[in-house]
Amino acid sequence: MEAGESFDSLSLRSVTRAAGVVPTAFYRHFDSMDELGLALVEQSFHSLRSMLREAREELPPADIIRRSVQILLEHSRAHRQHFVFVSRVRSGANPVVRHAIRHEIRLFTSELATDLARFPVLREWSTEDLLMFAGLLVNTMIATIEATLDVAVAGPDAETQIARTAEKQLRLTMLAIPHWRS
Amino acid sequence: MEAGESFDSLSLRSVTRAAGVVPTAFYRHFDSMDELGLALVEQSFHSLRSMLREAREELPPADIIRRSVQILLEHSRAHRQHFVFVSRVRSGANPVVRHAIRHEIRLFTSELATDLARFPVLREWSTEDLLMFAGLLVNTMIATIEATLDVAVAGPDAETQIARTAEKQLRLTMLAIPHWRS
DNA sequence: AAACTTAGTGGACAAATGTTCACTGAATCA
DNA sequence: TGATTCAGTGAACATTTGTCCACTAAGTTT
Repeated sequence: MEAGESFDSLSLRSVTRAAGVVPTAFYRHFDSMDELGLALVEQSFHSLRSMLREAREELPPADIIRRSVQILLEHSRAHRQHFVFVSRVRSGANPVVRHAIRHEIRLFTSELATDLARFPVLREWSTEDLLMFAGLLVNTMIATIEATLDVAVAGPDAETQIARTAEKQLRLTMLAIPHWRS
Repeated sequence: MEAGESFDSLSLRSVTRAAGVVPTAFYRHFDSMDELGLALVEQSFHSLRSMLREAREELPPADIIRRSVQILLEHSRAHRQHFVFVSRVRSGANPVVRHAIRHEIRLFTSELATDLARFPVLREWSTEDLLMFAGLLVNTMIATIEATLDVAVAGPDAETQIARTAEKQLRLTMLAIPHWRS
């Protein structure tokens, strides 16, 4: 699932070919391509959760934003194939796998919202507003990752530029917090 | 290109079948599927530009944000098939069509940035910061549209909820403007 | 009226696809 | 030790796919 391939255009036979196995062996492990897709979603978001744990365990340093973007891009590089898969299938044609991913992202957003609720400045925000704000941050993260996936060949200077922009966007979003009224 | 279909999984034969024409007739109009994809991109973004023109011609009323979101969702409903196509192919496997779309979006972002530069509050911002800010707004718009595409069957109440969130996110983003320092 | 372009037809081909069926060998369990 | 599950094989099938070819009919230009 790298160049010129997506889950939509992925054939059962090409999967077994890549696995070095005869086509019919596929059915020993999955009943359908949908099931394979769901398994891949689970695996991809498992590595993503490990990222979140790592990011959360670090005590918030002075510049938590810069560090977060750094971790994000590190993982995007380390688990590139997972992110490519998720990105492709998130807007893909397969409804069951697509909804599974959107569900995971919604879950992620909720967790982020409850994390944010611990900050004193956000104590009095309503749940809806917290979700709205978390969604804004998640949007930026997703856009950032997808940007890096596309320029992965373009070298490291393009990536640092993306990181700079992401940091600014997150910083600017944070700036609005004290002035929000629902 | 609606249910269970994407450009990635679209076959030349299915195109000609839908057009009520014999497979070989395809080559009279396009040399390859890439060319068809590029033509569809052009057509899709043509309708999008008409939206922008409409949005710009309206003198900014009191609540420009609410009106913008309204226009956005109206067009997302009116040209649903275009937006589904763009959404699918933006993260799709076909590199040439994908890059064409990302180029159009980058163009869109630049235009928005120069539009923003006219506002007094943003007069002194650097070009880079303006692009960063425009990118933030565009991210929100894209996420909003993609959210509506997925719940199109879920009825109008879900859509107004999406609209509410989008308005809040845009309003919150705007709030940060006076407090930004680069 | 003649020449030419345009859009489409229909047949043919090799290749690839999803799925079925009966089979095999190894590992695990009784 | 014998029975049973597990993962994989190999052949076969009906479809579907992209692309080549020679042909035709209508419209346009000269």
